[in-house]
Amino acid sequence: MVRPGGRSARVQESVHTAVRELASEVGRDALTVPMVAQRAGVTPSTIYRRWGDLQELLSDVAVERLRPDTAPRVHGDMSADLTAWAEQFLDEMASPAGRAYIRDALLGDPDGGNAGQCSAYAADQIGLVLTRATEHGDETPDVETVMDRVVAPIMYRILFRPEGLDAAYARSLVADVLARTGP
Amino acid sequence: MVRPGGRSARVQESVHTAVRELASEVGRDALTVPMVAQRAGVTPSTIYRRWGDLQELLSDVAVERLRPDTAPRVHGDMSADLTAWAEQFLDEMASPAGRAYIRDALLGDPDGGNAGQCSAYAADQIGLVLTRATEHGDETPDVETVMDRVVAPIMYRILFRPEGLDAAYARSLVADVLARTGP
DNA sequence: CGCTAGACGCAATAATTTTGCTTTAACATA
DNA sequence: TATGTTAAAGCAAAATTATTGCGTCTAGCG
Repeated sequence: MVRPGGRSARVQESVHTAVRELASEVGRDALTVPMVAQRAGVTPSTIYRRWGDLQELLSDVAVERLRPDTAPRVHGDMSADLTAWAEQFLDEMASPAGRAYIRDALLGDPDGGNAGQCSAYAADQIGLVLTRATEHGDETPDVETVMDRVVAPIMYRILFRPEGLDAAYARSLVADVLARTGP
Repeated sequence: MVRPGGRSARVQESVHTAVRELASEVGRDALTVPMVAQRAGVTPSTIYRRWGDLQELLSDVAVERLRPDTAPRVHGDMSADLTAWAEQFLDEMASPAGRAYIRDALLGDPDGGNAGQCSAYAADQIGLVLTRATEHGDETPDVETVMDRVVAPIMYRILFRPEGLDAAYARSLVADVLARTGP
């Protein structure tokens, strides 16, 4: 049975906190399970039993950090809203920290649940922007299209082609997907 | 000095072979460095010194396996060529083995070189298709566009959204990117 | 208030990674 | 062909990390 409250929750919390603290102190690559366990005031075997290995633990922490903490800002129109969101998304995800979290989230993720969660976060944010636009009477692409045309290219480049990613790229993707069929 | 031939090459070859064999015998997740070393007739310390850890080794092997072994088949026209290529690409990449290789390639890849290589393979193949079409006088999108609109969405879904990927999806992506601006 | 089952701590054990030193063998040069 | 140089491999001890059995604790429930 899952026990969301009580001791289990306290252990999870302190372990996650330990990971975040240590990652910023000694660097993500220097982390070890025993090190995290000591900082968290927990036995290594607890971590091994609950998470399996360091990667799964890091994956959990990464997903937590990739959760958006705020709804997309409202600008003038849908184009401005989506552009601003995409720029910020790229900015966060392409940063060294963002890349590390993405990799961690993908890495220790046997069943793909954590990665799916990340994708869902982005879809939710886009959904908010598009719903708002629809309520204003705008015609909008659907979420899937924006995922394919904006989010996917950004993530693909972050993962496979580390070079030359900037806000202009995000803007062009958004402009492209919003372009109505020709003259 | 780098020593491409001779003993180093033999060791690399036998280690890679050992990885492939053992992966198919005991499963990729059961691999350990000592196990690979023994099968390869090599000391574990050799592997640790040369590859650092199991992930980097698996990443190397994965990139090798992700290299296309044949040029894209020629069908009637560009649309048929690109569609067929995309279908096959999705098919290979979305298979359990393909997914595992992609993850491995990304994972043990500190500097992004291996992932970049994978991306380059796809870009090359697309380049071949498009060049052929151009020589026939067709007007084609450029490689970057196809990467963004076809390859990126496929890879994104494979990594982040394991559900519901099929040939129809690949076809629709290709149809989309080839669609001239509307009526 | 007790019962129960899942989660944790502890400690012994097993497996792995790391490291210092030695040996081997490619490659270059004569 | 002989020989020197040096990167890479072997070996083995030491350090670190991962696994596992068993007893204890506590949250959730009747």
